[in-house]
Amino acid sequence: MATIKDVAQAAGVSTATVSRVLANNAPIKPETRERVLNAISQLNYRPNLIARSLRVQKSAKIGLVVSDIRNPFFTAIGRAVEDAAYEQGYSVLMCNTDENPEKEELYLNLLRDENVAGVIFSPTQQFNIAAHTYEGRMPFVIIDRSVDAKEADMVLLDNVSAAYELTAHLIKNGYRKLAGLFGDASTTGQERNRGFLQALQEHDLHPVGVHFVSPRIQQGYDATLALLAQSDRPDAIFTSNSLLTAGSFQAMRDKKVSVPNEVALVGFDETTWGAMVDPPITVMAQPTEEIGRTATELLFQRIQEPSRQTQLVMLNGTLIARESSARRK
Amino acid sequence: MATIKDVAQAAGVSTATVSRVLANNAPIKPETRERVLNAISQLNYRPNLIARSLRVQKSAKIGLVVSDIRNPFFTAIGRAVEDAAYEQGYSVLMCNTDENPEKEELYLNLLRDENVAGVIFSPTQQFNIAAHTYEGRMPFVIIDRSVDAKEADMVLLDNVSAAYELTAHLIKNGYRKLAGLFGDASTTGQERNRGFLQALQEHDLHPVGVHFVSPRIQQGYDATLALLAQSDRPDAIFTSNSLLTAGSFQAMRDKKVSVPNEVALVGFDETTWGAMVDPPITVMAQPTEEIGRTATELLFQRIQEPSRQTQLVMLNGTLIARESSARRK
DNA sequence: TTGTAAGCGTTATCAT
DNA sequence: ATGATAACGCTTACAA
Repeated sequence: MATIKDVAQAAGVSTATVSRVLANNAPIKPETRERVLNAISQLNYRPNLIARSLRVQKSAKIGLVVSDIRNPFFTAIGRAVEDAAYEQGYSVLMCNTDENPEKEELYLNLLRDENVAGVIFSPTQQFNIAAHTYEGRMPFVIIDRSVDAKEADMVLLDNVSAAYELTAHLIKNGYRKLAGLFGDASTTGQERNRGFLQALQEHDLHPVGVHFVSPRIQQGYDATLALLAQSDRPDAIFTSNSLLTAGSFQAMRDKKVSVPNEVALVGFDETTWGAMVDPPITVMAQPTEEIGRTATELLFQRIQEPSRQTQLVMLNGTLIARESSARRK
Repeated sequence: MATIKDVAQAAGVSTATVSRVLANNAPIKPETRERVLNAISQLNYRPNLIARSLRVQKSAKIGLVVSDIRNPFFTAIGRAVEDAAYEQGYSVLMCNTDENPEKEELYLNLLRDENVAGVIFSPTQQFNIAAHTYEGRMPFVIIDRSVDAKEADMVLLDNVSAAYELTAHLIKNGYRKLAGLFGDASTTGQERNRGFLQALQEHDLHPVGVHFVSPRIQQGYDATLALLAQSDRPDAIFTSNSLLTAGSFQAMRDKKVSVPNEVALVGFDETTWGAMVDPPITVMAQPTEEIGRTATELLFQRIQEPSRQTQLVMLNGTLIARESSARRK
């Protein structure tokens, strides 16, 4: 591995000069530059970013820390962040915490030590931002889940409204006995639960079942089985995340429950399969591209101006009505 | 940010002593250790991994470079790698190249500079390993796609056999006019094509259509439309990746082609939705957990013993027969 | 326009 | 058992 020293030697200049040629931020005599450039390609030299980063205490990398990489929502965000960052010459390091606070801690520390310019992050429930900004040296943008903290920018879906709209859609289409499945790992589930209840309340309805479960396919499956076995069986199931939707769908299928005739089903997030299954699933789609882009832009803004006011950007979902919640006959 | 110097000062010792306490690799007087430990927690000191890494020229991180993070196959691998690495105290940095050689270059260089202990990698077509091992300092394990190089360990599916088996299954079930959709971004598509053709040949059959396309949903959709419009319409479509399967499925649905009555459909990789759609899709499932684990283990072995012979581990898929390829009536 | 040298936060060697 | 100090590869005052 050629170092800057080797290049300097080969070009007959000092390392400082090589550094200047690389940074292109100081006057250099053209022929000197020439020599240096030659030596560089001669030796196939590439500057060691880790050394540079140790020296200047920052780098052209950002971290993206998500809670479940198998959730299509997060991979979609990942793509958007990656694209936005790439345009600015930044690389993104993606880390998966599996909703595990220990891994969360591990990766955040890792990223800090990497001198990442900042991180985009979907925290677990009990996350304490202030303890992790490292004296403001590592800016955060929080996505997907709100934390009550003013130390970070946030890009969130208006979960209450979105859940409200999705629920109102069910009610409008004639469903009255609604049950809801919500993720228990984040504020998102709670907020969506709030919107759900609010819509019911406004129509003088009561939920026939509400479960907070771990946001996985299996738990969606199990909870749905429980709902179907109830004496007061729901005529519609609201799920707050696509993994739960999948589990719920599978349970109904296995129990040969006709959707939406016997029980309607709605969920969050557009997925590969939402429109492919029979019946196609009504969903509240999140603008993943926009969330990812906005988060990245916010992060870059804060990197440039660390002291600016933190912002909360609230985005809206769009209802994609499909057959799984068709008007009740 | 407290540094080792601050700790040394606070504890009234030298930085060397602090370092030794941390590394726990030298005899330290118990009471000295006590004082150091106190200072550490007092100052909330955490060693700077980047500095350490610059010094020792390695780190407890591995890179995982995949070509498309939206492909469930790769996210499944990601989870497996992550789990296996975590058990060994390693962190994993995940990077997405989008089949873009430029990004591939970017991330590989980045990871090298990070002094990652090694990388697990699914390369694009034209990848030249030798040029990237950086004098053997950065071990590679190649997954999913073969490259003809002896410089790296590889964990691959036996693609030819898998495709052969999947095709033979179709033939056995009475299908005779087979068409195939293959990814054009990697060797994987070519190998699966080979297995496909081999099975046909053995039964004296000829494909009625073979398309090499970019492995995306949209291209699967378009290619299927083309196949359906042919005068010699296939009675079964073989797809070599789950994104293509999805596109193909959607096209058939939109064209109201009954599966499998009019046209059967089979694909690769088990996904969330494969068993949820109607009809459920027959797939050749890859052992993602095993692939990820094996790759990680191979990498650790090579890290420990850089000069060992490189290995090629060939894994088998398992056929999950479902309704989309049911016996022809 | 260029060079010298200090310093980023560690670890490892060599003394003591 | 502990301390000084050089070194990892780079950038950036400061000098020349």
